[in-house]
Amino acid sequence: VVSLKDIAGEMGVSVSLVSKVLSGRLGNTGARPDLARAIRERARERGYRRNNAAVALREGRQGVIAVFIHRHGKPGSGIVESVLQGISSAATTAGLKLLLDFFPDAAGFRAALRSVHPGLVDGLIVGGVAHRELRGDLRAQQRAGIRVVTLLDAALDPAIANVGVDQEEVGRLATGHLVAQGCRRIGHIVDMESRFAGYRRALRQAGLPYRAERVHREDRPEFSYARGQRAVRAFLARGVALDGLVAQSDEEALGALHAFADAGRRVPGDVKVIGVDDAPYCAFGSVPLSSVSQNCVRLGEAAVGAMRDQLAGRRARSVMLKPTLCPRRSTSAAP
Amino acid sequence: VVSLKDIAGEMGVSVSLVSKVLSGRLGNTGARPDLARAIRERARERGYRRNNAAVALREGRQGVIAVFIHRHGKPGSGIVESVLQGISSAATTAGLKLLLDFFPDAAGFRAALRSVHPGLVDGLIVGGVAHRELRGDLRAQQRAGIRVVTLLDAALDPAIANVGVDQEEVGRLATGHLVAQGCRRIGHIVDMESRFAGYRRALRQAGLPYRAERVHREDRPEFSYARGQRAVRAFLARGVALDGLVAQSDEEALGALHAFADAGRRVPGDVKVIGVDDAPYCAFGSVPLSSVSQNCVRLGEAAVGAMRDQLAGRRARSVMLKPTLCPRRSTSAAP
DNA sequence: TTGTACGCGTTATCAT
DNA sequence: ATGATAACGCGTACAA
Repeated sequence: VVSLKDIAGEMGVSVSLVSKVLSGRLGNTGARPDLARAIRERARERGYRRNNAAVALREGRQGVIAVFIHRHGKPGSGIVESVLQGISSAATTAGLKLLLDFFPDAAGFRAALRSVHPGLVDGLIVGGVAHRELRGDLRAQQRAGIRVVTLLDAALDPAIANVGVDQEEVGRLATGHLVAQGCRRIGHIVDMESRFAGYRRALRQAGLPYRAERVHREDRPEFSYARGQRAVRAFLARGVALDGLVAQSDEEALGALHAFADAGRRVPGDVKVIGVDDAPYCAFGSVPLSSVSQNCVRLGEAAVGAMRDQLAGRRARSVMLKPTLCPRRSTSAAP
Repeated sequence: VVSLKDIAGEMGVSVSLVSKVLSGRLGNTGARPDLARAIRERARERGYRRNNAAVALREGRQGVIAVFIHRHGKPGSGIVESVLQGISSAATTAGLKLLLDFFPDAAGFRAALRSVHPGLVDGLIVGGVAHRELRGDLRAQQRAGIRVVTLLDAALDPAIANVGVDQEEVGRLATGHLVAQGCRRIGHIVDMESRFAGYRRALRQAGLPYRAERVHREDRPEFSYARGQRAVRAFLARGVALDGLVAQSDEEALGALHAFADAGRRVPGDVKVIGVDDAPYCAFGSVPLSSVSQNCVRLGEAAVGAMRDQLAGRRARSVMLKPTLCPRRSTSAAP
């Protein structure tokens, strides 16, 4: 491991000169161009890399960000993996190390939080928490000097930068796609109010009537396979005729699709189904599933971007990304 | 952020005394018990945490391990996510930070490797590389003082500690399960020779004959949905009668299952199908899929364990974990 | 039992 | 244009 001192010693110049040249910060003065070039050359051939620990010590930062991710009930959707891919690549580019933690609930989050303090990490990215009660904990971190970025559907706190996906647009996009494919009696499973609003807006824009009977709603969001099944069975039992259905996850959409199939309804011939997340397994079914992608890799990158803004002393602005349509056979117009 | 100096100043003692007491290493000397207690007390109430950068600088280590994961063709299986969960929790426990990178191929790996050197990271965990050609690069890292652990099915190099899953046992377990469920004409898709060996061993142990016609083999491993479909269509076209099939991934198993269904074969009534990985979506299908889990969370933990051994100067031993059976309806004996 | 001195690698400041 | 010095926080060898 070669240091500034090594280079300086070998070339018979001072450490500070080498530091100035290699760090690019020459202050108010300069350095003889040929000498500077020689120093850079020497550093390169000796494989010099600045020691991160020393820089961190001097700067008073750590070059580390904690990434706490709520591992919620939608495993296999690839969401976590994609977000992480975005975060890690952006972090590496920025020279930031990661302190990763997956937490299952508010208690787990608080436990993980105990290992987060200045001098250990510079910032904290929290993903997937719905818990409003954690707001206070996050503000406490901010007060302690930790930069905080949340990765949620909706900002938790105006003082905390958030990156998220426009969920109303998710609902609108999915519903609008079904309309475009010829659907006129479109059902909706409610797991998220913002997406529900997008559903109604899409109907309005298409001049289609809103019918409460076409909406399935339960006590609390679940996004599960079973929920999709239950929703469709309930529609069928009540005699509600649908030619399209907007589910709230791919898992839920598959449950719905299979429930339709069990009842003899053909997808996409009789009814078209669309999910959300664009999970890898969308392509694996007997009927490939259309979906709305939340572009999670870009989401992760945006989170690190917001973090870097704060670390550089800039004001971090919240970001709202747009979802993308991924049409497949389950919503194909030609059956 | 409170430092040793702060504590020492407030209590009117020297920094080194506080350091000795708090680090627990008193050297060949001691400290007055009551004073030591008072120091510890004060540190606790002032919320003292040792500065990692300073320690890293002094010790010459970084407390950082790079984790390079080959993001191969089985997305959504949850493998990467699970391994990462194991790695991150174990790393956090050990006070290690992560430098995460997902690489797509050998070139991407080499590119990522350029950011790995002593003074930046202490060790490197490489997961999912099949590439033999990377062996030289890894040995070069070792020579540079980086501890290396691979996370592969088979050790790449005797000098490099490896943690992996017993793949022959995967094949044996899956096949043995089908035998136990009453199958007598069991097919196999070859994507991995070691699992194929396990398949033959299970047949031998059950006293069943090996028939080459019941084995589907293509040019190279793929583990894909399409491969599963092709395999089954080929069996059917050649008139090979099967009452069980061992696929090499859950995706492949689903392709096979759907191909059987398309041909009017009922699963599990006419033929039983089992996959590998225990992906989350195994539970989502119209027929829940049996699978063999590779226990990836434990795998990740074991990798960090091997890394810690090396960092502590101990000899790192390779580890081979056993897979676990996850039976579901697709191999149920009662149809 | 306690304190002093030094060095790890880097950079900002000030002196030359 | 270049160099000397100090400081970041910690741990340790050595002195008192």
